[in-house]
Amino acid sequence: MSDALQAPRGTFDVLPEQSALRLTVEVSARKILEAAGYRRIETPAFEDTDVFRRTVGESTDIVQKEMYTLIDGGGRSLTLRPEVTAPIVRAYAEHGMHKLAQPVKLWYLSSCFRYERAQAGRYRQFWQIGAEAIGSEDPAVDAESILLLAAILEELGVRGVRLRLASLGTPASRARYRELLQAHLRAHEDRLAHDVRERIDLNPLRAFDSDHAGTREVMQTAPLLLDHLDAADVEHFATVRALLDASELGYEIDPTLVRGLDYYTRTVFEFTSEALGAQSGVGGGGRYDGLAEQLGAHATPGMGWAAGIERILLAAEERPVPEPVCDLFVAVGGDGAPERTAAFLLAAQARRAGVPAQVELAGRSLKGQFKQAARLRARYVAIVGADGIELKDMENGEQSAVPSPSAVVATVLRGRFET
RNA sequence: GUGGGCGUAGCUCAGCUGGUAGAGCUCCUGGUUGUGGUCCAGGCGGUCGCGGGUUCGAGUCCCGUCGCUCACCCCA
Repeated sequence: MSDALQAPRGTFDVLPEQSALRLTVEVSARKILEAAGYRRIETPAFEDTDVFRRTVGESTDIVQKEMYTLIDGGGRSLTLRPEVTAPIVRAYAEHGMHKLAQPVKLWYLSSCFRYERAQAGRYRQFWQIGAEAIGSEDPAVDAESILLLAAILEELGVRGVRLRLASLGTPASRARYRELLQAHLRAHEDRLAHDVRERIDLNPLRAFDSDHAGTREVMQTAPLLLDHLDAADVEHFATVRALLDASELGYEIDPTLVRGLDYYTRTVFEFTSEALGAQSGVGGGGRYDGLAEQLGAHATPGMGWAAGIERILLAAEERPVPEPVCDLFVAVGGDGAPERTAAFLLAAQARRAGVPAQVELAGRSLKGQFKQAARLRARYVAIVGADGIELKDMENGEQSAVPSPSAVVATVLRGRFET
């Protein structure tokens, strides 16, 4: 056991019961997103490292310590995607999607990789479902995008959901605000926590998240980004809020909401759930109007979000897992090769006719085969013996001889319609 | 990277102040020489995470290490 190999730290196997549950998430999200015109996209699991280095931000934890980066045989620096937005914008530019009707609406269900210590709801390989609308800066895009995630979380029964909302403005207004904030922090530097002081240059916005008492006092009087937006950004944000209000989607304005990636502009939001542990974020996102340029493409506005499958499942109500169906179990009634072959062929014929059917595959005794059929909740059991085929209805226990394999299939099909 | 909790059968766990490993569930077989979810009996299944130490003797005590887990940091 000790030297037997295990899944790498922070990763997990999705076993059949879990995969059935995850499928329900995929089905709901797909239904809601495709009804809004989003179409699925898949990008490679790894990208040129620059795709993330240039967009996510040099100062972020993701780039500084969480990327799985490797050098391939050709000397290229590749990185397992830590997030999917930048790859999708890369694909948008690479395939000239700016020539399509805008915005281009794309959704994905992909795994991401971050080198972090695992805990509840956080893994080194995790799955995100996400939606991106690229090519329009209309505030309706923002509101619709947020509404779609809200709908998905509601349909999946995610408990204790809160929506926090803010606007980060444009890079220019954000830069001006950043200087104001840095000045404020420097003016009170002696009262700040050590790690906050260290980050004044790199990421002063993080100071709002500090638990340190002195820092919190200083931040009470700190300037707020929302008070320093450009007129156009203020209007954009007001329209987003008006649309959400009209949609009757509740939210809280949080002027200190900071998302972990540098490419966000204007609208940012996050859904949290009280049902989660320390990692309370279920999903979030925002607008990223500068991302395409950072990738060397033409300036293109964009808006999107990502939600964690594992966190959705953790925060969602328990729901019944659909059980696999087996209408016909084919038992081998003798130990001769002809019976085994006939049973094998009968199961295949039934499946071709659309009947979910299984045949004995483990050499069990007939009693064992019936136990197996019961476990599978098989509606019928066919016993293929040297003298012919008998068919037993497992619900009422009736059993009779059947003249041919085709008759077996016909009876089972009829039985399915009756119930 | 740092700290707390936990590592005994596939799963859930018991195992006293150290005496040489158990239960329930699952699975297989039999009771029923070809018939199911109940019942009864039997069987399969364990380097007690790993390494070292103390001891006549370690699942149990000590040290180290690895893993899982929760939390910090940060995020999905």
